[in-house]
Amino acid sequence: MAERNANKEIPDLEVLFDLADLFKVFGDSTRIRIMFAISDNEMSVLSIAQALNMEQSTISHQLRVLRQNKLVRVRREGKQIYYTLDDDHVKKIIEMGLDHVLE
Amino acid sequence: MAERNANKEIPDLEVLFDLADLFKVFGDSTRIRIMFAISDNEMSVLSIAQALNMEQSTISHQLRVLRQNKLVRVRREGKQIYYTLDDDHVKKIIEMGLDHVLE
DNA sequence: TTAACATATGAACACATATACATATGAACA
DNA sequence: TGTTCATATGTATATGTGTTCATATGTTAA
Repeated sequence: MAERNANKEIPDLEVLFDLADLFKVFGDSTRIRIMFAISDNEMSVLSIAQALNMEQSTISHQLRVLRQNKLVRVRREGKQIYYTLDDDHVKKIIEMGLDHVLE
Repeated sequence: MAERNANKEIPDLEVLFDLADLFKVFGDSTRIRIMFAISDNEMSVLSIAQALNMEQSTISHQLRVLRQNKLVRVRREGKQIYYTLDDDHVKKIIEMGLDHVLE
């Protein structure tokens, strides 16, 4: 029957909001570019900014978003702070998306 | 060396923009809820609106976004139009996100 | 063709958000 | 301690976007 909803296991509303919020983080090209840049090696804020040819403050703002969503790991070394992707989990999300984009 | 970028296989800028655009679609709670509602069975626009307790036009607008991004399949039957999730690919993206949200 | 119903679309509004500039915080070194 | 360098933060602004109301499109049945 077309109309019936199996209603198997739809997560709570709150979880769905969290889920949307998570994807929102991936839904910005600057953050996506940052994630690719630091996916296989750690980079300082400035070097990320240079690599993307963007303002340092812009990168810093976006890194904060990634930090708040626990998508990056941070390590301080002297004056510099190095960022890298948190875990393979994040990479898998991106890979799944890539698969879809690349048909 | 911390600073060096392996630069292994970062996709073209255009692909990264497409990728961000794809995730942008997942980054809205209304669309996420729609996707869950129609993930295992097809539903008409009105029944989705009723299930989510939202305006018909709101659902219709969001369904268009999902359509444009090829995330749903459409089938007309009489006056009604039934929507369902396009493929398991989409479900996997959502599942990956869920895993991260649920720790 | 006309009426009733389901869906789609256009426009307006409110709200969120990405970026840039200026500046603050904090670490290292002279 | 004071200076320099790297990063973070506050604020303003421009742009994007989700929702609603009103209406159009399109289908079915009389």
